[in-house]
Amino acid sequence: MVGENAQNALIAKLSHFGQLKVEDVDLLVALCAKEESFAPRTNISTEGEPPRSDFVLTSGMACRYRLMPNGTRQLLTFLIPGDFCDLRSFLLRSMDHSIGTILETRIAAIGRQTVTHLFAHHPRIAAALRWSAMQEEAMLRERIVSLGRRNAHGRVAHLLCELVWRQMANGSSDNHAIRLPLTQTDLADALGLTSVHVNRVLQEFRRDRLITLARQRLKLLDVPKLQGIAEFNRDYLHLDDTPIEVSRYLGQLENDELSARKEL
Amino acid sequence: MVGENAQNALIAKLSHFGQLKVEDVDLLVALCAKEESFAPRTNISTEGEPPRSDFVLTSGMACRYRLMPNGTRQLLTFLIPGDFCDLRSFLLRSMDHSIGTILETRIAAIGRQTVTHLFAHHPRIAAALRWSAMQEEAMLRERIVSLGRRNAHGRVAHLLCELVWRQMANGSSDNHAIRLPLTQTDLADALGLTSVHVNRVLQEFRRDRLITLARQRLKLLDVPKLQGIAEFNRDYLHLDDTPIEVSRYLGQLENDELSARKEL
DNA sequence: CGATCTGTTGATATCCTTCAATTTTGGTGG
DNA sequence: CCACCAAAATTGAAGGATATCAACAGATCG
Repeated sequence: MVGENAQNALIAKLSHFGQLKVEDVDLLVALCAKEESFAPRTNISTEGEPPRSDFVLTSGMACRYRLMPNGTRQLLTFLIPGDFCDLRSFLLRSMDHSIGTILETRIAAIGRQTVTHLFAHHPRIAAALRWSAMQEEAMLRERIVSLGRRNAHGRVAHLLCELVWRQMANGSSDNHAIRLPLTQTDLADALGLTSVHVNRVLQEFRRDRLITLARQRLKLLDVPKLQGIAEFNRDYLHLDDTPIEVSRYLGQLENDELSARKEL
Repeated sequence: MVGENAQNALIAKLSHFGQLKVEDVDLLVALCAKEESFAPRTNISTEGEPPRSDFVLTSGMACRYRLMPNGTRQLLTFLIPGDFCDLRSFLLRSMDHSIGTILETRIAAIGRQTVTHLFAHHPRIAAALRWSAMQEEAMLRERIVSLGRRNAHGRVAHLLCELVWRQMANGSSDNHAIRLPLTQTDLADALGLTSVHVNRVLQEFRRDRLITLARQRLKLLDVPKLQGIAEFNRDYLHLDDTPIEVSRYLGQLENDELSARKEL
């Protein structure tokens, strides 16, 4: 059951880039077959160590983070089911940040050869994975904007919106409500704030009937107002469909491959 | 002359990933042949518009940035000669940020087919370009760390170190001195500060003999102390050589290609 | 050689942090 | 089911880092 949801998350997410063919879906589902499990609050990957192979996060939640010399922590991104992590990282000698779990989390490792094969012979999937990497990069940029130019209210509202929109995109949000297993300290470490201040902001949001948040359930009550506070514009998530040019290009590649096969 | 420097920048930068073969260098030099020029403080690429094709920045300086509804600006990254920009961006319908010049800037556009060809038939160059993209992503993460967890002194010191190290890597820094054509407002917009505050920090740095900065020349006088203030660790720039495994992999690919050619 | 952009300075305001205590929550074993 | 414990959330008071505002000086450039 969990496995099924997990696959759905990956498929649901990549479908925002473009329609996948049945064989693509089958392939992606097969990729997620052998899972590995990590306890809550443990490291999947550690700063300074060689990168692990690519993986898909199939259930749970994790984050990329850095520890500072004085012990403070900066969360960089959150990883949710359907996220395909660290494409290309094998090019690096060592990780420049860590990846740690929030909850019990399952990942499906994707071998280097598999990735290479996907990129060489499955252009539609390859393009979708590249798109997914672009999306993660865009989220990094958006976080910079948040930290640089939004006040605490804006930052909190923006992060909540982002998490909800991402979970809508991977099919695990229901009416702007999601599971949010983060502590206020986690939020603070992601937003460059203190947990005390995050607490006060959240309480204001609750008082103003913008959200409810209790027992790891977040619900956005007043989406327009929150978007206003956050200056949230979903465009950076690039959830719209593929540019026509790319569709044509992929169709072309497919034809090439078909004719190549006939020749064999 | 400028062109030569420009090529050197690209070659110098990519050489930090791994030794390039003569034919790779020739190919990369040829890529930078047809340049296009942009006046200072103009846009190369604009938020909301379709992405332009990939390009190499061959001379000058530019930045990625976002404009906020209230008119404030957040600079995301600086682009310097040798930077290869927007691999994969053709997958997106529209830009989520703008790219603007600081100085008069030249770029060499790389057509989509060229990029595709490089990735298909020049694995060493392809790997180097992917590495370069990873490096840019790592710089985004590092900026998040700066904005989230470093105070103004740390942020300024870190950015100055980053710019100097990057220019060392592309061969345009001499003894920790670089050309820095940024206004204090530019720095402030990159660091999530006000120009007034950046000014005061810079003056302190000057008073403490940590830097000199005048007439667009920056020199780091006390590198260890600056690194300490910045908590700067160059590891995230991944300037060391390639993991052995990757070298082997590339060597393998090369052999495959050679034997394939023989068969023809 | 004047106009304009950039850098500099000082006074005041504010957002957010820090510190420290208290309450609530959630989990665990008896 | 309750007692207990640790972690998380909450609250208040005080301090500090950075912003804001406004004025002026200095640089740069046609």
